[in-house]
This record gives sequence, structure tokens and C-alpha cells, in this order.
Amino acid sequence: MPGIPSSTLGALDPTSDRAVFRQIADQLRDAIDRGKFAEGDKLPSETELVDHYGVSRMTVRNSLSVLQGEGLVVSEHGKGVFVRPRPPVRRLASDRFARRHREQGRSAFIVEADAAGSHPSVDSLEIKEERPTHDIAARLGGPRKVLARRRRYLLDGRPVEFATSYLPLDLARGTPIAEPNPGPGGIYARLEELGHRLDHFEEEIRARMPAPGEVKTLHLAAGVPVIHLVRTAFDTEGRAVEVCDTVMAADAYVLSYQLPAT
Amino acid sequence: MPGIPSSTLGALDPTSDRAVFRQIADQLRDAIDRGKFAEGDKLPSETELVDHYGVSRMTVRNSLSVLQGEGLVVSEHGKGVFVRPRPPVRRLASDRFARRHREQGRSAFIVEADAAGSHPSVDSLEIKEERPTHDIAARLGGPRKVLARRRRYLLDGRPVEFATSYLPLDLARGTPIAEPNPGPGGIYARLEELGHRLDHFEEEIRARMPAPGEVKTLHLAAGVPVIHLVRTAFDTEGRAVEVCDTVMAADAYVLSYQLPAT
DNA sequence: ATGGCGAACACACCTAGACGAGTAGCTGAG
DNA sequence: CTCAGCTACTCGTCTAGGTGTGTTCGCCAT
Repeated sequence: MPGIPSSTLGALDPTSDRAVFRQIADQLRDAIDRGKFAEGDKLPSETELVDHYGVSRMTVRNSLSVLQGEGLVVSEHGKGVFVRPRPPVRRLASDRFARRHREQGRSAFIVEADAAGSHPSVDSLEIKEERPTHDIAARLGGPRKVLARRRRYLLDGRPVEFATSYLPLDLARGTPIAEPNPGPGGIYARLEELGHRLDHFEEEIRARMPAPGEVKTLHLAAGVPVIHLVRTAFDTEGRAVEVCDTVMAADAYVLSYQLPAT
Repeated sequence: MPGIPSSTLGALDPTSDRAVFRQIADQLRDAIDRGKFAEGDKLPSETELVDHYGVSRMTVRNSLSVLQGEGLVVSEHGKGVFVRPRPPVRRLASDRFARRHREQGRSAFIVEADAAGSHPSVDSLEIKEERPTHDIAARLGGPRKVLARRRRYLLDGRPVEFATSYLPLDLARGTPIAEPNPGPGGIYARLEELGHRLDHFEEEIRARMPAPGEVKTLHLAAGVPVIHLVRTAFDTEGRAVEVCDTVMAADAYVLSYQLPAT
């Protein structure tokens, strides 16, 4: 057993007032930054780190949990701790809902992902009539019931996004919008056919740590935040005709917006 | 000592295969969600939880660290563990750079925050000429040197945002842009005076966990992600005249964008 | 009144074990 | 050759203590 070279991980500074587990985390982080451990590489095992630093295993585990919290590493039971590979990101441009994009038969998600060379899929489709939350109701102008369309998007089998569209029930009931597949151009195209000419969208963006349920449905690693996007679609009469609530794995997305300078 | 009422925190399920520390975290999270502990409230002390559940202190600490990682609670050394208060959020609208807003003498940040009743301030101003990173250089069309304007924004004394503007040096050197206070309307107004009429901005948004340095400068609590926004300003000739790299405390911001449906 | 002191209590960090469970490789029986 | 089982190594969870340090608050002497 060769041990860990000191060029990779150094020694502790007992005079420092920085906690030991933080010093160890610092050195590991530094080694990752310097490329001593590349993406996907296995870190030294807990036991090796215990030997190297002469501390107890709990202290080492504490260090590793710091790095996990930062999203730098993932641990795999029985195998080791690995430098987290950066997944490919999906770029969402602000013109993705432009009318010219609605002509095509397939949804924006499928088209985009295909173009990027990924294998997109949609999953756990659910369409329900339900009572809206206060927030959704307020955004939609206070309908008593709404149609909710829930779906999860996957890229190469990995879930990346969970979205729910809400529409006032009086507007959507009995239309193709209430069908699992609303047809070419998606529900925005159907809304326009129903006489609700779309005027603009408003998007609100937050970032936060995921709730436990979101960790599950999006298969999130520790230390990966979510982007929470709420989009409201307004027709030319100023009525809010749809609210789309989307939770995205933050490591899989870059949002991009064009703003006029006028 | 009255103990903890079982309506607040229940008992463990030894038959469950869910780890004890997760069960405890679940119950605490649930109690917070149900309002049994309000924002700013003190949770039971570690010792009280040890007594209530009959587990060791390390296990309780493990539970609490789960909640800290989720950003739900903060611990204060010597005082206790508290439900993290939600700070007031600052809303950034997509028209914040509209030309009509540039007439006023004060910066967008100050005006907005004042209107919201907060006490804004700016801090650690630094203006330097430097060699750009690859990324910044690429966005600006490859200048060899740039002017960098760094500053930190605070709201009621709390740092919320750290921003750096980069401008091609040939464009900014010797102009008011290189001064600590560029004058009414900010650097965008100065750029237009210099003949670079602004056409549009492009903003890229990511969310991620902060690097250790960012935790420090933004005084971030555990479990608070950052929003990383990179804005590029283009003039009417299509030249990128400025890149602004901003890191925001995600719990302090909601971004809001208006998109045309055309 | 005020300042100093100390007890009580809070979390922060650490140790040194225990057992469990997932993984992978080797080895020997068939 | 195949496959079951053993074994060594991995991380996951938990126990039962220890020391250290920051906060609060009451008491007491000034």
C-alpha cells in the first residue's frame, strides 16, 4: 500500500484554528481543483484518509460530507467517493416560445434535445381537474377549478425537469388541451386556435435547495439546487390563460434571455 | 422539564428501514412545515432531542445537519438551532435596464431598494485593468485587456450580490466609466454618450452551490444556493461592449422576465 | 448602578469503537 | 467453463463518551 502522495494531499496544521475536518475538506477540494482528481475519479477511501491524516473515521466522513454538500463529490455505497461529473447542460433561450417555433409538430423539449444529440423522453403524465392553490389561483385571476397537466422530462434517461401547467377549467375543459397529447405546437398553439391570441409571457425565477420529494423525482445528487420557474401566459386582452410551474435540476440548465435596451 | 409534546414530535418507528437520523429530520421538517416551529423559533436543544428520542447525540446532530443542508435551519453556537427566517426578496424585473430608467441620477440598485423600504449600500468597490479570463474575453470579442469594476451590494447591512463589470479597455480607459462613480444613469448611460448606442442585453442564468469564497463574501447560510447571472450588453453594431458577472444570494432574489409571444 | 465572576447551558468538534450492507474479485465445486 | 459462495473492501449508521468554546444570566462586590 503506497499511501497518498503529499503532492496530492498535505498534512494538517495543528496550530490552525480551522477545524480539522475543514482542513481535510479544503485539501481535497484543492486537489480536485488542481486536477489531481478528475471528473469521475475515485477519491481515496475513508480508511486511506484516516491513515493519511491520523484522525478518526467520523472526522474524515465529516470532511467528505462537506464536499458532498457543495456538490463536488458523490458517494456510492460499497464502491467509493467520486468526483461528480458535470452533466451536459440544456440551454433554454428566451425565444423558445416564439410563434414561429409553434408550427412544428413536436414539443419544444423534444426538438431541442434531439438537436443537441440527446435522447429526450417524457414521463409520468397526469392530467387532472383540481382546486388551485392560492398562488396559482391568484396568478390566473381566481378560477375555482383548474386543469393541471403534470409531466416529467428526461434526457438520456436522467430526469431533469418536472413541470405542471395550470389552465382555468372553463377555458380548457373538453378541448384538446385536456388530452394527453394536445397536438402539434403544444397547448399554446391550441390556446390560439381557441381564440386566445397570446401576447406575452412572464417568467419568475428562483433558485433554492430541493424539497425531499424533488430530490426523489429528479434524482438529485446532494448539493444540487433547483431552479424554480413560474411562467404565466397572457393573451392580448391581458388575461392570464396559463401558468406553468417548472422545477429544474440546476446542474442541467442554463437559462438565457434577450432583453431590449429600449 | 415538560418534555416535547408528541403533537409536535412523535416517536421513532424501529421497524422502518429509514435511518433513525432521517426519521428525526423528517419529523422536525414536518413540524416546521406545519408551523409548530415558526420562522426564527428555537428548536429543542440537542439534549432535549436526545432525551425525547432516546438516541445518542451524534444521531441528533446528524439529523440537524440534514436540515441545515436543506437551508431550513441555522445553528448559532452557544444559543441553539433556529428555524431560518426567510429574508425579504428583491425582485429584478427584466425592464430594469430600459433606457427610461437611465435618466435618474442614482443607480438601479439604490432606487429599487429605497422604493422597497430597505437601506441599500455598496461596498468594496474596486476598479482595475486586468487580463480577462477566456470566458470573458470570448464574450467581449477577444480584447487583450479589460477594465474590471467590482462591487458588492448590501441590503440593510446584509450582502446580497457581488458583481463585476468587464469592458474592453480601449473603450473604457480614460472615460468616466473608469471612475468610482460614473455619474447619473451608470455606465450604460456613459456608454451611450460615448457613441455606443445600446441595442440589447443577453442574460445567462445558472444556479449552483456557492464556492467557499462566495459563502464568505455573501455571508451565506448553509444550504443557500447562488444565482449566477452573466449579462452581455450589445450595441447597435452588434459589438459586445460590456459583460457583467453577478453572483446573487438565491434566498434574496426573484428574477422576473417578460417575453413577447411573437 | 455597575462591572466582574462563574455556573449553566448551548453548539462545535473529536475519538474509538460497533455492526450492517453493497460491491467486486477470487476460488473452488460442479 | 459456469456459477455459487467466500472474502476483503467500500460506505452507512449508530453508540457513548470526551474536550473546547460561545452565550446568557444571576450573584456579588465594588
